[in-house]
Amino acid sequence: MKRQNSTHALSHTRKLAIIEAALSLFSKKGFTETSMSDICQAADASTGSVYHHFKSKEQLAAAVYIEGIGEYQRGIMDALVREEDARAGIRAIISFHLTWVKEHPLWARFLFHQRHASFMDSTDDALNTLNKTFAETMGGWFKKQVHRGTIRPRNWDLVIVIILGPCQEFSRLYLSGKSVSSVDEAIEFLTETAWLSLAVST
Amino acid sequence: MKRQNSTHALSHTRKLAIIEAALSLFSKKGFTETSMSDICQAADASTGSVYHHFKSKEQLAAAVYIEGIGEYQRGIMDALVREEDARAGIRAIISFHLTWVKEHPLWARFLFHQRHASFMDSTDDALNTLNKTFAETMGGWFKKQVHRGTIRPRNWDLVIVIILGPCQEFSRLYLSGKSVSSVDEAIEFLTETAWLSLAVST
Amino acid sequence: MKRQNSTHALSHTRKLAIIEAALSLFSKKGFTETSMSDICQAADASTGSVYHHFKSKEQLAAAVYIEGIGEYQRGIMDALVREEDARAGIRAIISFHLTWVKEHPLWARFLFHQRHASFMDSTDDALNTLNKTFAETMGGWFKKQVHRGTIRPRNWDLVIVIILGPCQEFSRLYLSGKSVSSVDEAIEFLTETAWLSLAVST
Amino acid sequence: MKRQNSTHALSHTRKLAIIEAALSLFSKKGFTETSMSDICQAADASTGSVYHHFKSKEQLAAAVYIEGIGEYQRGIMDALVREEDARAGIRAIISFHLTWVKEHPLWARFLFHQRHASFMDSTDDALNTLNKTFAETMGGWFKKQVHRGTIRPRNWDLVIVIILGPCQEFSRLYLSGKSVSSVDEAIEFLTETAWLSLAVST
DNA sequence: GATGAATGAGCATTCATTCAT
DNA sequence: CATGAATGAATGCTCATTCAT
Repeated sequence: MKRQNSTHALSHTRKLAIIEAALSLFSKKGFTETSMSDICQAADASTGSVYHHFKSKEQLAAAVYIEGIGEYQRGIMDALVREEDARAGIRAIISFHLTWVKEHPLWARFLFHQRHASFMDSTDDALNTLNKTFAETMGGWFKKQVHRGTIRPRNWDLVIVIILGPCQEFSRLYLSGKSVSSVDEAIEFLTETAWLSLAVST
Repeated sequence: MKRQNSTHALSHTRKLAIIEAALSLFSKKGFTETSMSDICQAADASTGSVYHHFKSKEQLAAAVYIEGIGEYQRGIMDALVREEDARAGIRAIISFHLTWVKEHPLWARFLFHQRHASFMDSTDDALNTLNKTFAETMGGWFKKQVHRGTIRPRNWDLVIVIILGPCQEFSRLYLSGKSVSSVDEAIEFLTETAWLSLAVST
Repeated sequence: MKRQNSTHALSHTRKLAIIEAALSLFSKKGFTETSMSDICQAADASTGSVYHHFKSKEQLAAAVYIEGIGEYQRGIMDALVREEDARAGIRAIISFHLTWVKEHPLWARFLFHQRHASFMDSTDDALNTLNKTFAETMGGWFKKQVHRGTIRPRNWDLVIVIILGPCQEFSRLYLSGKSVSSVDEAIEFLTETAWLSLAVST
Repeated sequence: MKRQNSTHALSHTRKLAIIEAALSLFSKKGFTETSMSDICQAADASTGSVYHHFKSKEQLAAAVYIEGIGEYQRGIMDALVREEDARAGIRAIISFHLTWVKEHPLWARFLFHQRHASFMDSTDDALNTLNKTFAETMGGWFKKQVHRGTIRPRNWDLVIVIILGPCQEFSRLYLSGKSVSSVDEAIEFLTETAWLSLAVST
């Protein structure tokens, strides 16, 4: 039953294995439906080991969440900041979102389906920082475009809704295997729609 | 401790009270996080009583879900069928959705946030029938419009995504108190966007 | 595994059985060292049943404690109030204490050895009421004697210490099987000592 | 995270730090309620370090206990042996006890409140030796006094009870902050009482 | 219909202890 | 001597469900 190999390299592996197991299970069954025991088995770790690395189930979930949301947000920001052109920027967001969902279905299911989960109650400063940076970066880009006269000024909630709403809905269908259109088709169509809606019409 | 009044009228009240308590709790805390004991207390009913009316927690949740989704779907269909005009029909869907969410926040949270809940595993025939009717009615209306040349032919998933995605996203923001635009503003804007996207451009 | 007989009479029995099992185990092993599982087995009850009757282990311990301390205090007060004579009163206290310990060794071990236990943290009003009544009754009797000139006025802590200290210490020895004097001998000797100490010397 | 200084002098410090931390925690929360992890934190030592110095939690507790009880017994014996006079000897015991409790509240709480703790099961020869010496010294002194005709012959348990019972009870009140008399007042009063009780009356 | 005692599997978590480095 | 990752049995407690009354 005992694991012999507990070198430093491997203990890093151990922590990672726990995160991966947790991600997989949370994604598949949800936070509450996943037991720590499930995670232990999936990570081939003992109860004590998991609790050695994460103080609680909630904290583990938060760690997983933050790792995922961080990478997602960084990806979006990187993609967006690179674009000067308004339409290209919007396309970058949509494209990154749908591609990320396609390539990281576990993360996507976890991040977007379990959004309102209780484990976020633990007011995690790390998360707050992430979200603040993200909001500022995104807001800054849009403000710049509005200032340039390429995008019509709007309440920010409507902008989010128009860009991310369809992305989320398509992702949901895609992840549940109910979509019929390809991700590429979706990218083009959703971009076109968002652009029609947001652009300053000429 | 005992409830005296067990006439037929009152037991109907009892069943309703259970459903209402369940809805309120499921909406607030989620299915798994809500215990039957919570529901008993909130409904002022005994364990046995709740199990007398509903075979299991899942079945109770399913009953609540079906009651809600049924009324929602009926509302959408009624609103849609009444409209011959394509744009008016799209507006009717969006308007009904957002208005329903505003007027029935408990239902909305339960129906739309907890969508992927495990209690739907019980392949409920009632639900399947509801969904089938809904899909046919909706599909019929759109097909008719496409046939008339008012709406461009599209994969159905993209149509759903364009119309409902923004609605869902706005609802999420609205229900979590983070929206800044009014429901009426949202209705107008989301309708305009969907119409721009779906209409046969002239 | 299932218990068939769950009449009302028997469920009362069940709760009693739990209390008795808890008392026995707490007395023998102490609060922390006793597990709920131990209690379940000893009471021939299921986990759920125990928790149906008592909200927590602490609450169970508090219930046991209060039942015991209540009867003890009532016994002391009854014995004391009956006596007008000062020496007879002091003898009544000492005699009741040592006799009670002899006749209720489980209770005694639980009440007097585990005194500073954590389960008393739950600021139990019942306990506060008990203690208040007890303190008032005892205090009243002594005040009366002082007023009569039979007992010399003293700080109340010294009075307690002189009367109960030796009782407690003898009980400790007796319960651990290390005493050599009989309870009757102890009663006489401790009474004589306390009387010498407290009486107004003539 | 790592402690650099591991000279012999400092490791002695380390061992002491562990004992002090353990004493403080055992005294405050009790043996079972204190975890090795608590002790590690309080002593600023790693798990391994604590286990390097003490084989187990019980052994650590025993070490702490023996250190304390040893010093207490030595103190009593020193004070007693110095006195030829019977009353002065009894006063010395009581005085030392109460003064020691006042000056070493942590030790006192640990030694006297947690007396019946499980960690004493480990039949510690060191403890047995201590106790034997103590009993012999004390017994010898009293026998000598009885032989001299200053103290009336009594069962030894009653002697202990009369001298230590009130001390213990006063200590309990004192340590819990409920006493009202000063330690000096208590010394005088308890000495007078014990003397009245034990002396050969003239 | 209603009640609530009883069930027992399951869960999150703790904790003393070991051991490779 | 010190470190801290790892272990896994044990614990207090929850909860959906059953059933006699």
